[in-house]
Amino acid sequence: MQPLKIYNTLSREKELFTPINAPHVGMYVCGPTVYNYVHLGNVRTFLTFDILNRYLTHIGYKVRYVRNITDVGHLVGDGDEGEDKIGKMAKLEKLEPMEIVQRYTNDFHKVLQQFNLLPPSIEPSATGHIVEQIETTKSLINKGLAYESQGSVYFDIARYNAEGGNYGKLSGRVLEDLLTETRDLDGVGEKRNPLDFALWKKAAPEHLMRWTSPWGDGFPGWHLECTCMSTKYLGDTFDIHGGGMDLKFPHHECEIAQAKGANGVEPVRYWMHSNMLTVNGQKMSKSLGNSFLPAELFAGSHPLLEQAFSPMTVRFFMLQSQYRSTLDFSNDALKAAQKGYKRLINGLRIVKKLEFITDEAIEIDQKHVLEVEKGIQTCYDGLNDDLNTAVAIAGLFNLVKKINQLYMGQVQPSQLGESTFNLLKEQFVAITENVLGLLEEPNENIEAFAKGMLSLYREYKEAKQYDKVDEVRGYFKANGLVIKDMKTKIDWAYEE
RNA sequence: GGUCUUGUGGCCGAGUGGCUAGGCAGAGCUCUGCAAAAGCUUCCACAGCGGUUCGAAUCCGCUCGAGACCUCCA
Repeated sequence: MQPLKIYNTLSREKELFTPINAPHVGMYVCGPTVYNYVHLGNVRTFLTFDILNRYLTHIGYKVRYVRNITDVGHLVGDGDEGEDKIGKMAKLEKLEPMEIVQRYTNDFHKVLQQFNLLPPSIEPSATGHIVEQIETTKSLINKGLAYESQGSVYFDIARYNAEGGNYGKLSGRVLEDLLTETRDLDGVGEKRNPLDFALWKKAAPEHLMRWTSPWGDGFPGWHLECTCMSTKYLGDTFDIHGGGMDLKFPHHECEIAQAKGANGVEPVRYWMHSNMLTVNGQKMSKSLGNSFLPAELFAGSHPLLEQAFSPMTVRFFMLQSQYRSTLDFSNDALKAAQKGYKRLINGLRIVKKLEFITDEAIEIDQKHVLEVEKGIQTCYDGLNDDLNTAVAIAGLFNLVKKINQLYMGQVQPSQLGESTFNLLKEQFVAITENVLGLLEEPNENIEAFAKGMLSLYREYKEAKQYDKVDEVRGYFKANGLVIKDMKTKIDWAYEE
């Protein structure tokens, strides 16, 4: 098993990852609130944990990956008094709340599929776990950690901390500071303490999404669903909990408090937070109005873009940085990424076609063997170091160099030896496709087109009909391809 | 205001106290009918000022800049 180190927000250190029940790994990631289209910033977070899921699987773990759909309870605006986001959209569009949920869940799935993210093992929804949320709320009331107030139930933070809880430890907040800095919000009157958060909210008469509970008709609070669903499917304590940096406080802090209050144990071993995608140095977010929709990107229709970019280009672009760093999104950066991606994929196409040829007259050259081994090791070192995909990609590019040398005949397969040669093929493909999820983008009939055109090209060349030769080159270029004219053969590649 | 993160070459973006990141762009060479592709070589760095050290882009302090969270956000 590879020695994977993970940066744990809880300890603020990189820690060696050791699962509770190897080879099983339990991982929970906060999914989207499906009241609107996902934007690229959202995608980055899910991509981060897609890589983690893929890598854990690649190195031999059996992962149960739970990622929820929030379809109730997430409120608009300040504190606990805003409107439900789903309910608000439903009213605006004159639809059933569940129609809103379905529409944006579908969009979410479609987008993630376009970016080649693997689906989670379980994708539970908040509305599907109302019973569990009511039960947990009851349990917290019985333990004295929650109280009912005018039909709503709140978590009692002061009590939780008095009993040894440590609200604020994940995000590094001090309770006293939070108390003095918290703005006065409407509805504070219902709470004993402005920081207390809702487990269950009373539904006003006009509220669309409502369920019967011991406290009257209402709906669950936002934080509670994650606790109930992670506990149900992964146990009281599980290995990894992930999400975007902006969920650290208060969402994840509240999750810890509820879970510890209800189950008596620390819920999570490793907390992981991915950083924000920025635009001109500023966080991409819906409220700032600077978010990019995947569809705008694929169509090139956003004002800040000069051209369209494919899903794989964007995936590659995001993986060129480490998930804990902010990543700035720009047309120029994407253009550079597009070329880099094409170079990598050309390497992938070639390496799949390379065949080992035994040549007794050629001896193994340790220099080449070491370069291959080093390139592969760089990939693993990078991934093991808190999923440093940027380093892993650097390793792949070093291997691309070797692959091209083999392809051009500058290095012979026999110089690597059969085992190193096979290692290069296997590992390059596995890391690129399985771990990083970078695929050659489907381009229908391109192989057939290229094959026919290349034989024409060859004929014209032999006949020295250079005007025709140039014409054929033009066809290729028009299709985003280039001809590779080598000493002993002719082939094509994607234009970078 | 509080807490925290961050400042790398023309651009994006890794990184460790001494050993090549990588990609894009630029220059040269090889190959070529000319190109392209590919390979090889090469230019351009660690915000500023101090300190620790034999040695710091990497540790510490200060200054300046940027950002995140503190209220919904991945």
